Amino acid sequence: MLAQISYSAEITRQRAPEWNSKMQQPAIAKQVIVADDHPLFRSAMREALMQTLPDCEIVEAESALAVQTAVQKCLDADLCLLDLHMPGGYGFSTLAFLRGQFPGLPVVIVSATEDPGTMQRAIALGASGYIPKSLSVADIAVAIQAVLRGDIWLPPQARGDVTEIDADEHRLADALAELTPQQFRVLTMVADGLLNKQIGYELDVSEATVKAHMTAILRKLGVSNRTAAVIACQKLDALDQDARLGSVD
Amino acid sequence: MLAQISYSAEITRQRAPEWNSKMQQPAIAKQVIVADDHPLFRSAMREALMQTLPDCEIVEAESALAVQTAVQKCLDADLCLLDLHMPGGYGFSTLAFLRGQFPGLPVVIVSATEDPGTMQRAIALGASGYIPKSLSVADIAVAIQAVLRGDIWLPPQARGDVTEIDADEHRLADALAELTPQQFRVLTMVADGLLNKQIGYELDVSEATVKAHMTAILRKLGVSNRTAAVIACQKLDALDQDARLGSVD
DNA sequence: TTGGGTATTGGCCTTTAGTCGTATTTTTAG
DNA sequence: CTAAAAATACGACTAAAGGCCAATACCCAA
Repeated sequence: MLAQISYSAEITRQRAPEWNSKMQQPAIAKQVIVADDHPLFRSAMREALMQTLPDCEIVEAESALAVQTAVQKCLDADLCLLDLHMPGGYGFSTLAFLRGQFPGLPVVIVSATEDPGTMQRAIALGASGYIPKSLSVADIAVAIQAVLRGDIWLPPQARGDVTEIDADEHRLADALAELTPQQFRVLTMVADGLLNKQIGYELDVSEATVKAHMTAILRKLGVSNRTAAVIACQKLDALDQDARLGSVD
Repeated sequence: MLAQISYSAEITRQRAPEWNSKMQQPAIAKQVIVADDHPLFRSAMREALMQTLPDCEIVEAESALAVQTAVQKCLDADLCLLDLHMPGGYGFSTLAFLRGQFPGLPVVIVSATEDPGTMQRAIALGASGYIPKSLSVADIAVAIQAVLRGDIWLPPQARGDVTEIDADEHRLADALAELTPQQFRVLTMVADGLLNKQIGYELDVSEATVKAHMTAILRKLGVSNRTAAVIACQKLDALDQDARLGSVD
């Protein structure tokens, strides 16, 4: 329809294309971003990372907004570990956005959710792996090593039969991938219930600017108002898709 | 704060108080409401009900709106089986509303979700039981019998240590319980992304009336605009509360 | 250097949302 | 049965949201 909205099915499929060629020694990372709102878990993950990647720098982020800041600062980060339950939620939305902005950065979803369907949905949305929080430090190391090598890592119970992703979800994920960083920030704040005026204050821009971003966001997401935009994001992040309920009869 | 908003913690605790005294023969129901958007599952549940309650009338509902209609028509219904994944979602919101409108009607949550935390959350929000869809017909019968007897029934794996519910959630549930039927209808449609004008058309009232309902809804929910209201409902219905993540260290 | 995309802002306009006061009907309590 | 209370309904008014156009500034790549 519009020139600026080109739904590319491939964009969520590419797996750090330039990455393997750049890496001389596989499984050695210089910089890893750990995004989780839980301080205890961040330190636990730091421990796990230290064991398998002794010389890497670890950048911590505790919110969706902090992730964006971190990723934009660390343009040569090797990996991003992204919690699915950030304050304000929207783990999958953040994943889709990161995939669009930094196709070369592998993102691994970290979550307490053990549902195989959720894990496969993460992969379908472009994640390079899924680490359940119940995993041992040793297993986490294995997973991270695999992802740094360019593989896609999933817990054993989620391997095999791939769940197909809903067409609407895929369209929304592609739309999120095409948002600019500032637009995604605005969307995050809209999803937190802020008014345009408040968003402008937080971002230190005028309300007119926020409105301009909103217009672009609504266009890209294919909705007509902010409430519909929030509902769309909510659907993408609803962890329990009943797509696998066909076996009920 | 406002007189019309009286947060009563007890309201979600009462379990069909007049029920046991009214019932001469326990475990005999005349009318049961089955709310599920999945036709196949409705018939499956009908089968299960027929076996244990041969003479009962079964009223089916396939959406959150249909549940309200059904429950208001069948004022002497004995039980409501409520799916957590209705179109437009909001299973827990519907539960909270039903608890407020019909404290005497036992509501049993039915869902494909097997997570014990979700089951206990359902109970905390006033459900009289939780039936996973994986249950056998015989076990479903047992569960329904128990609930009709006035008990609270949970699958074995969810019994025991009760998860405490978040204070914010509890406040929201109480607020939903105080919505009038029409107000809840409006809220459901807002959560589906409809405009006031569209809601008015659907409900056959003027837009001004819808706005008046919105004002009341926002007041009761303690938010200032529709987007925030949707976000609040979304939080209540987010099935994976990370309340149980304290065991991560 | 030049063109394209992003970010920013202002102004003007229309639509949508939300508040307030009030009237009507229905329900509930006495 | 009647009075009080709640639910429903509506119009007028103010605020917020969103569209459209135009302009400036910045960065990056061809």
